[in-house]
Amino acid sequence: MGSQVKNRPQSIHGWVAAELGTRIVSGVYAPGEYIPNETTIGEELNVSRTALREAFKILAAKGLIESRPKLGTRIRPRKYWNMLDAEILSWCFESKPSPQFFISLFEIREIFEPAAAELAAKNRTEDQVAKLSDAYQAMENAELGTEEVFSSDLEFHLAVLEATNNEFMISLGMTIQTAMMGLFRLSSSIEEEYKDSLPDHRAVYEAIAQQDAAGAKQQMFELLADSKENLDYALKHFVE
Amino acid sequence: MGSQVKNRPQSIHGWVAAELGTRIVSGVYAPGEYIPNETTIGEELNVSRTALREAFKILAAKGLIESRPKLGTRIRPRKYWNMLDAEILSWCFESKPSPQFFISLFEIREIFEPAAAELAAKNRTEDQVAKLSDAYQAMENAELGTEEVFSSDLEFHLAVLEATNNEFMISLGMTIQTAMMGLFRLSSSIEEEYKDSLPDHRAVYEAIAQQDAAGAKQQMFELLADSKENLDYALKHFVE
DNA sequence: TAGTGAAATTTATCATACAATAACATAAAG
DNA sequence: CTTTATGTTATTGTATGATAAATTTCACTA
Repeated sequence: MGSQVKNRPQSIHGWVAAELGTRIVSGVYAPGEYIPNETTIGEELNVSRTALREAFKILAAKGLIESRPKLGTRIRPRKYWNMLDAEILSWCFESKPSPQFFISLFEIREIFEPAAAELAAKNRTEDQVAKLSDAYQAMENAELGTEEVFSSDLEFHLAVLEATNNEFMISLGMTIQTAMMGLFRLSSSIEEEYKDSLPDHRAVYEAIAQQDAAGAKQQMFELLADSKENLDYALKHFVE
Repeated sequence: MGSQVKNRPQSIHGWVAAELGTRIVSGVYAPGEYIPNETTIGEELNVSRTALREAFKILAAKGLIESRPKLGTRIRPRKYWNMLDAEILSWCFESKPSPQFFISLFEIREIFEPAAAELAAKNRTEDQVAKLSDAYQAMENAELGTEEVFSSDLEFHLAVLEATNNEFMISLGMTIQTAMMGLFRLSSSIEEEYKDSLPDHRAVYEAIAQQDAAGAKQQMFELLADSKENLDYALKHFVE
């Protein structure tokens, strides 16, 4: 009896963190609410207190929970959640996110990506321009229908990020990119759009190479505009 | 004998996480390098394996380290570090950050704060306008030389964030704000600037209230420009 | 040379005991 | 009656020791 669960990934504490993390972001446990005490919930999940506490530390590190002796462990207010964390994002995707979730994600992306391109145009080194060129070439050569389509696209955007030489930009961009990629992989309209987006990518690359900050920003903005139908797709297929 | 250390905060695992986190961001352990195995470093720090492992989970959750059986625990490449995490930032501040660190932080701020104001002008509700108004009033009434100067300023910027109704913006903005505040508290030039910045704050508030997105963005940009000498201060006093 | 398998090292998990904390109730003192 | 002190108790925090699991390494074999 008790809790039956699907796939236990690598480690148990990892699985517990994912299980509880998903419960939290999906609202099973609401902010302010207290999680049952460690021994109780440990029995419910059939894990030792040790493993459970290691999971708690993970969740606490991401701002989701807060533990105090005598009081217990409770869910922190949403505004303290580290939403731009890869794991939290993946837990959100598993939880039938609200439309607002996707809208917000696209809003951030529309702010962030052009800004990254602008910064890259200002800060990039010659080496980084070369890498960017390689990444663009890989996109041109990618065979439709293969995984290459996604990986080369991802590679290009990561090359832009690195060219910003701003570690915060890089950190932020990595999580946003991978989140978006996870979404795009499920979208069907990708194949056709891919060819069409090549000129846009080239324009971004060239603007960065020429240190044309305003141009890079603008070109990236246009690139994003074209892929915006993915938002519609997400809204249709992911929200309940 | 052994390791002598200053202040052990609340919990031991919390202290260990801070201690090792600081070592990592300051480069004592370099990316790719392996940390001594759990029993060894546990003895060095005089903590049980239990507490040490809980600290490891915290660091792993923030992307700093990665553990594997037989191999051990090693520092992950910098690009996987969750740099926009409040704790990681505080560990960075304690470690004589490079000039590039501060420059990057200010770059990020200059991108996201105006974007947040713009978004707030678009998405804000009437309730949020009221809160923003209150926050501005508190700034006007704040007595110079008191903690109120900082707290009301912080309150205002947080109110802008909340008005974006974008949970990613809120999460991102909170960490940036608190990091900057920690810096400004140490700057001497704050007092004079404070009065001067009131009109700018008011302009931001009014633009948001009037749903003037472009205006809000522009006004916030100007507000930041005025406080930019704090960067000079940081560069002078924090870098070695 | 390739493949197979045993060994060794390290993390992962569990069980148990005890310490520390802080909320709450209770009682004592003013 | 209010305040202060004290003890009780529920919960997390820490320590220890034992065992399991993972996986790299390396020797051995075909």
